[in-house]
Amino acid sequence: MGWTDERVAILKKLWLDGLSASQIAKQLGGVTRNAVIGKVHRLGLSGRATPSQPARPAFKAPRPPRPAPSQPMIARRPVEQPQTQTTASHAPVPVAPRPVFRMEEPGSATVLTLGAHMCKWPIGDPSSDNFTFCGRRSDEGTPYCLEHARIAYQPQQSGKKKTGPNELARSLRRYI
DNA sequence: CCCTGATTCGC
DNA sequence: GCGAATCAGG
Repeated sequence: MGWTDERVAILKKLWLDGLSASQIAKQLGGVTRNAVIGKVHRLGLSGRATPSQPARPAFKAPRPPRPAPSQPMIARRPVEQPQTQTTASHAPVPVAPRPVFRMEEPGSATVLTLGAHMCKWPIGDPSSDNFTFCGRRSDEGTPYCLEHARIAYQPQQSGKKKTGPNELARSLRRYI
């Protein structure tokens, strides 16, 4: 099963909603959690409000030695130092709050009843049983209805359409 | 042992 | 680009 626009869109949404990779993989079906993680990284979205894992431990084990069963991996690139923030300025780093869902939406379509032209915007807690999709009519190209498509398709396109982060934040704000 | 994401690399 | 294997952890 490949990564269609719809599946990628769902992946993005669920990932940003804080679902684990394995949960997303189970939701999508036909993929493993490794595939989900790999896709997430490829899409460029990796850092989110992780429930577990205290973000960056700053230093990790260099992990040089490996017994090598038959084909030892070679040429491992040396560790890099991120180091973005220079010193402690006055403003603390704002952590974007990403609470749970809270919206009243049509949301009648389930993962089973979801049709080809139905909006695939997730409604409710995706890890619970009452999870549904928006289900309203979606256009031919997009997996979302008009309203949700605006929210879904803001991030980096193929280089041209540069949408300011403010615009994204504004549209997202209506849902938080 | 269950789980989490991160990374590498052959395909 | 994709994802299994493997890693470091909670």
